[in-house]
Order: sequence, then C-alpha cells, then structure tokens
Amino acid sequence: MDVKTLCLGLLSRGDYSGYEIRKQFEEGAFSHFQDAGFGSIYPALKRLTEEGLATCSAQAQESRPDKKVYRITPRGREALFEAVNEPPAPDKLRSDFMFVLYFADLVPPRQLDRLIAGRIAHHEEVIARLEAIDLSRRTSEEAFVIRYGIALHRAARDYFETHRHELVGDSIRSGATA
Amino acid sequence: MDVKTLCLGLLSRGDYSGYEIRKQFEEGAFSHFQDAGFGSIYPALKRLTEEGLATCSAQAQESRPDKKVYRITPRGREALFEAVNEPPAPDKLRSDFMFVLYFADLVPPRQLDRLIAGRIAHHEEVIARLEAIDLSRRTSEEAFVIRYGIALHRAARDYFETHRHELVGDSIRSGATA
DNA sequence: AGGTACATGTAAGCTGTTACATGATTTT
DNA sequence: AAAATCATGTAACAGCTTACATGTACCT
Repeated sequence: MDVKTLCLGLLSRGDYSGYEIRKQFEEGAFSHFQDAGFGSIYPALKRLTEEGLATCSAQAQESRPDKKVYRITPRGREALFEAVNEPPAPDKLRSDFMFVLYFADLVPPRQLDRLIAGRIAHHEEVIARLEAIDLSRRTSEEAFVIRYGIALHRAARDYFETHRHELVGDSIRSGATA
Repeated sequence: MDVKTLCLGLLSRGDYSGYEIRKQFEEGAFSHFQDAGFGSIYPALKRLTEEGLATCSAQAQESRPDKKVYRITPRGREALFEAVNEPPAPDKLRSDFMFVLYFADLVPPRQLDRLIAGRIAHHEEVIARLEAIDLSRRTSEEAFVIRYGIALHRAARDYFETHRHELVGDSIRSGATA
C-alpha cells in the first residue's frame, strides 16, 4: 500500500492538509501499523490531485503559508474501494530492536537493561495514546483496529515485563555492577 | 538495519550460502521481524566480502552452480558488535491488512470473513513454525526472541478469534447471504 | 534566546523489490 | 508432466528517507 492510498484512506474520513495527515500518521489510529513523513505525503497529495482522486483548496492564512486542504472526490472513493478489495500484501515488520536482542550477548548488561526499560516505556506510550482515542466517535471497524493495537502492545509489554530477567537478570547480579 | 548487517548477524552463528540465508529469513528464528529476498541478499554478501567482513569459499557441485559459502571474519564480528551497540532505529511495521480492516465497511462481508480466517491461519502457521524450533540448541537470547514471536502471534490470533464477530458477525447474519 | 508548533515543498540519494536469465534434480 | 527445490546473480525501477529551503508565532 503506497502512501497515496494511505492518504486517500484518511481523506475518506475527512478533509485534511498535508500537515494534519502527517500528524495522524504520527499520533492517530493508524500510527501503530503505518508510517509516512512529509517527504512522501506532500508528493502523494500532489499526485492524488493530478489524478483527480482529490481536490485541493488553498486557504490563505496570515503570516503562514497557505494551508492546502484536500478533499476526496467520488473517483477517489472508487479508487479506495478498489484498493481495499484487493488481497492485501503480507505485513512487513522490520525491528532493529529484536535484532539487537537476538545478539544481546554482545551488549553490556546495563545498556541492555536500559534498552528494555525504554521499550516497555514505549509500549506504555502507544497504549496510552490509543486508549485516549474516543471510540464512541469511531466506526466499529476503526475501533476494532485500535483495540487490536492496544492488545498487541499490551502483549509485548507484558512479555518484556515477565521475561526480561531471562536476558539481563543474571548478568546484572553477577560482577557486572562492579 | 540494512540487509548487510542482517546477513552478518546470521553469519556470526554459522557459515552459510546466500540461498541458506534467505531460507533463514523465510523460515528461521528471524522470520517474524525481518525480511530479505535474493535481490538484496546476494549484493549484500558481495559487499560484505569486498569490505573484508566475510570471506567466501566456492564449493564446486555437480550439475549445479557453485555453492558459495560465506564465513564471518574477525573484522566482521567487530562490525556486528558495533551495530548492535548502536541505539536501534524504531520498528517499522507496514500492515496493508490492518489498513483494509480499518475500511472494512467497504469490503463484502463474505470476503472479509475469508480474509480474517486466512489471517488466523497465518498466525497459526507462524506459531507452529516458531514452536518447532528446538530451543535447547539456542542461546538464551535467541530463545527469548523466538518466544516473543510466539507470544505476539498468539495475542494477534486470540484477538481475531475473540473479536472477529464485531466486524463480520452481524452483516453475515442479516441479508448478506441472500 | 532557544525550542516547538505551524505550514509546504524539492532534490538527491539510498535501499530494496521485481523481473529477468539459467539450469539440474527431486517430488507430486 | 508440472511444480518445487536447489543455486546464483544483474538491471531497471519504484519508493521512501534525509537534508535542504523558508518563515511566523508562541511558550519557556
């Protein structure tokens, strides 16, 4: 799924500027399974407009660049319909963190401990962010996906809390603290 | 983490050919958090050799191309050490499947039901594959990562089994089957 | 005085994917 | 007879990331 389709999806639920779209990728309901930065969002919105899948209206603002608000067109909705009815490509996960853990014997115990603490904190953050979303204002599909995110991040957090001692516990207790 | 470093990691646990490395990405302990195809593995191994991080010995085989077996060098081990002691980049997950679910109202209920059934089956497959790994032959770090994979895929499977009715249950029961 | 949030965009570069090229052996 | 497995590699392409370019307003 390219960034173009991702943007189209967001626009199907409301009118947004590129800046707002990026914020949704960063903080919104999508944030736990998709990502995109300015460098891919702006060109994507441009192409969406060129292809007639969205329209753009520039809103003049004082002492700021024009805010360009995009709106999905009927043809854009068709394109989104077709995209979600295609068999989805397999998930792609790339976790440098897990790679590091796989070779955790090469990492000093202290650093490893900090790393895992940071990971747990990160999961807590994501959980808090997703829990803060008011589900009563969302479609049941959206709520399903958001709750999935919460469930998965909780599972990850719980795993680390329960098993972290298997990685760092012993090394910390023996001489490493000297 | 680029494919070069990923290959270096695998080579730190044994000598392998490009073909075998790909199999490990596909089926091995890594498979649930990293991925790479031939098109990136072969060039990566070539560069590893050029940079003196691995050596390559071609083993002649009858009626097959030479099998090129790579072995990590001491400098390769140093490079791996440095890589895993760098702060890891944040995880990157791209899930077209979750995107589709987010807009599941656009998908016919039957198709949605099949999609979710397939997803559950996929999680079962990954769980079975990871459970088949003999942990007694692995380092505790590797076992930790493998068990993490099992835990996460179980959580995902359980979520779908418990909540799938929220997405498709009602639509299936009402007129859609006509 | 400095950092963050608002606001958009381009260009170069890096990386990875897909398709192509080749060919024998083993399994179904 | 077809499909999968073994086995390596290149070239073109697509896509995303990073850095650059610009500037105001508000908060600390």
